[in-house]
Amino acid sequence: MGRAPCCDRKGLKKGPWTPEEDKQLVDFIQANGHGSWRLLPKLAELNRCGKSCRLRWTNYLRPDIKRGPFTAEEQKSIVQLHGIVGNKWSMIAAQLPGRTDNEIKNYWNTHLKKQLRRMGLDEPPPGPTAGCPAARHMAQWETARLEAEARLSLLSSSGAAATATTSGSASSSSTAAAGAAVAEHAKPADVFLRLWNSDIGSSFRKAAAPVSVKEEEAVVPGDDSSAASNEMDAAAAEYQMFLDFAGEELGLFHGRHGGFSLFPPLDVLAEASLDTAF
DNA sequence: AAATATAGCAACCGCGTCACC
DNA sequence: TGGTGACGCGGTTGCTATATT
Repeated sequence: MGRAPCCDRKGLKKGPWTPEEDKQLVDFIQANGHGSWRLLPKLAELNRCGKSCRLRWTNYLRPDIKRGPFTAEEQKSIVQLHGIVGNKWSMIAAQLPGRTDNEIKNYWNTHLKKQLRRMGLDEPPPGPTAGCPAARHMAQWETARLEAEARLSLLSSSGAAATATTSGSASSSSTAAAGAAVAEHAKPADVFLRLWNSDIGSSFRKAAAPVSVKEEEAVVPGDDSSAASNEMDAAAAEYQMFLDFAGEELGLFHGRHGGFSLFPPLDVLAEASLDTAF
């Protein structure tokens, strides 16, 4: 298409934002909303382009942004979600309230990528099958599945206990609340397992598995690379179907504000376990 | 203590998509 | 229905802080 960058206008400031500019932007948005980003700088009397204002607001100034280090649970979610959707940072961010796509992207590139590499879970070394997303994501899917099963088993035991407690006496409203919270959070894990166990999921696993095996045997002289690449294509097609199915049939990854976490936060689990222990 | 290397992160850039005319 | 503009996303850059020599 080809459109001149909005920041080309002479005289518009670039680079780091000053506290004064931040305040100006926050004050304006809190009073008027952002409306059109294109018009905002003029209305707010900021010498910046709209794009820069939007970025500053969404990545840094928004009041609901969660600051501080990523929790272990968040790290796990990022790894698993990345295994599912790849570099779809906005999709991943939608599952992590208070975190921005930019923050997650940076965190992935600076921390998690290295960790996974050390564990041998990141992109395979360059080779004939290195580009196949289906094969690459299998290991991460597998860990996500095992975790979902473990959590469901934990949830079902604590949920049953919570139900028994509440039906036996009306004494523990907090237990009932915890049970409800657990049930609410059980849904995503349940959805994940439904996805994994669905026809599409099993078809994806069958298609991806031979590629994973082939990866082990890669760089064999005289290997039939065209057959391998056909299998890769098939696996990639199955993988795409798998993702489409996740999105459309099971309602995974629906929108920036309508999404859910794949797994319940640890504090919910902890609360449930604590309650059922008494 | 100074120089250099490395890591972390905020911000920018370019492109794709979508809505509106 | 095609063109245009605005928005949002993902990749990349460059600055700053920290670690190492």
